[in-house]
Amino acid sequence: MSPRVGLDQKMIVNVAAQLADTEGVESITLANIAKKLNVRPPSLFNHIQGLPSVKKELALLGMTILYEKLKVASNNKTKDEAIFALADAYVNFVKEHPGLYQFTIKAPETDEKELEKVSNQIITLLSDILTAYGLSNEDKIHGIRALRSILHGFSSLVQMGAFGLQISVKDSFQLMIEGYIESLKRLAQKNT
Amino acid sequence: MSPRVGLDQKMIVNVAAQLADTEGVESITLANIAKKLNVRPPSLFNHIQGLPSVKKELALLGMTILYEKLKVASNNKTKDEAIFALADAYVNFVKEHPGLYQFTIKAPETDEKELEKVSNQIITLLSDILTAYGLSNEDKIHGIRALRSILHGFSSLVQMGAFGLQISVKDSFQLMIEGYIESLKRLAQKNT
DNA sequence: ATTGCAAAACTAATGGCATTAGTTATAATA
DNA sequence: TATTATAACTAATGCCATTAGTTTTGCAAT
Repeated sequence: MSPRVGLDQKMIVNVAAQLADTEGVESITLANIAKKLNVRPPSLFNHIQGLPSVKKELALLGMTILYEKLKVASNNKTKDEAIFALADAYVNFVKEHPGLYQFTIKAPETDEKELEKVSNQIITLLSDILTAYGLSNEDKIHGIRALRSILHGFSSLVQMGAFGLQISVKDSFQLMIEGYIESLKRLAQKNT
Repeated sequence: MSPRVGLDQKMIVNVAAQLADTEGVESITLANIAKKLNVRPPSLFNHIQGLPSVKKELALLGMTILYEKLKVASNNKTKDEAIFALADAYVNFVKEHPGLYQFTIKAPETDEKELEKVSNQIITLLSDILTAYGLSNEDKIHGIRALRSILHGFSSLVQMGAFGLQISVKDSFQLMIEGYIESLKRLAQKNT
């Protein structure tokens, strides 16, 4: 009756992530996770603190994967090329992990050190790329915020099907990023 | 024990909206709504279909208020002035109604005609403003999508406290919108 | 090999939630 | 004043998360 399946937290969180992406955020319940693992819900408590802790772990997992994707995509690239690659990677991540992304961006209720650490790594990645444009430190911050807004906003709207399909969504994205990059350059000009 | 309080759907949805903005999205339960109305949860069912229907009504209410704010803000304005006013109104709406906004932007699970109607009114509002820039029809769509992405992304990130406070968030927004407007103009130039 | 033990998985039980069924009370109207 | 539709209620159901307490298992030490 209890052949010791060999559960652990990583397994639980991974199953939850799969569930989130395939069945939607609402499907993240301990009951559903347990079912997927052929286990009774209370058994999960030997490895996790409760449903809220699973959600926190999902946020961390999502943020970590996102960071890795962004890092790999922009690796060895600079300026425009790096931005385009990173932006593509961001949108693709959200497309591949729509459910996980929702947990990733949800504001944490408590201070989550690890999550904040990975989040800061992403900011640093963006910052390093923008450095090449020769902006002032303050303008670089503005640039980072704008890029984050664009990426998050666009990805979210695509994910929720907010854009019609007559006109190419890919083209919209390309133009938007081009516009962003040009405004970065203009900002750098002003600063000289 | 049942002095006929005079409930109706509007009252229920309004209380839910208040609750969402003050206590957060998680607090939207029939139990909490009933408590706020000094009524037992089953009484609500005389006026609403169930919790999901309340959430749909919240989405509609949010979208409607948002549309009204955007319309009023941009009324009698054109081009840059209209965009700045509308953008400000958007961000302010999210600031004033953080909880309601979450329901407003959540992808509807079923075809919601009314919601789609108001959503389309917002698109039309944006479209009318962008028309003044003399873009091609297709570029105008791209421009609308970019603006929606910027507004939603920025507002969401502000709302979830994703931006540090050392550097002015207002300045970031101003610069971002300026950059957007200039890229609109550049796009129009290319098209001539 | 056998035994002991920590931990994994279980069953049972609790409390909160949404929702349904069926009852009572009220306000409008005939 | 009597009738009736319906608002609000109580009671009951089922699902969920979680806790308590029990059984089982696999490793580890003899």
